[in-house]
Amino acid sequence: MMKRPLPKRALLGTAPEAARALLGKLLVHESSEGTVVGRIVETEAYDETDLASHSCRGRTKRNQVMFAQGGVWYVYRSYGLHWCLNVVVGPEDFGAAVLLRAVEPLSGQDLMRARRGAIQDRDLARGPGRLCQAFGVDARCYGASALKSPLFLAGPARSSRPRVITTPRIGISMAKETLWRFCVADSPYVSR
DNA sequence: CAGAAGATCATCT
DNA sequence: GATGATCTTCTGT
Repeated sequence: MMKRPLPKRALLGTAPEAARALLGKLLVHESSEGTVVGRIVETEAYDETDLASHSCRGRTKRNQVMFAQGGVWYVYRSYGLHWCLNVVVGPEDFGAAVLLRAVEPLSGQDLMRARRGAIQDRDLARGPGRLCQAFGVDARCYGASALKSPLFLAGPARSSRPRVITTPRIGISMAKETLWRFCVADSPYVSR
């Protein structure tokens, strides 16, 4: 499969811009266990103006990498059990990131299944916690480059311009009508 | 220092 | 639709 590196400029805009731009792109992890590839079909935008973002109250030990310039991974543990994978976006000192919520498995399904259990392709990486399990993502990825490291983003083999659906956040941010979730329309691999 | 909440998921009814 | 697993971070005293 042909893989173009993702241009860094795709990660230097706002979180909603980056979240939309990442749909249809590839997530690749090359590890000693093998290589897995997926097409990103669902993302979520966060930044420090958003009360639901980890960066909304300044830097902490956990979120410090969110304040780096776009292009590195922010990994955190969710509910004490799952890992969640984010791409840091935007300029340095502005805490913003895009959560990768679901990918369509393209390659390495056997390895994903070995990590996830014997389940159908649709469920291998549908949801942020499952995605990390299928891709072997954990705290070791924290702060690593999202463009040049074993875990990286790439352009699709064939230019794709997926139809995108955006969902406003319910609750707090709805007042300012922030766009929140982005997914590829009609993909059976979105988390819901 | 105690307590609550949380960018989730699998399992059960 | 409800519940429990499990742990880091933040808040209040």
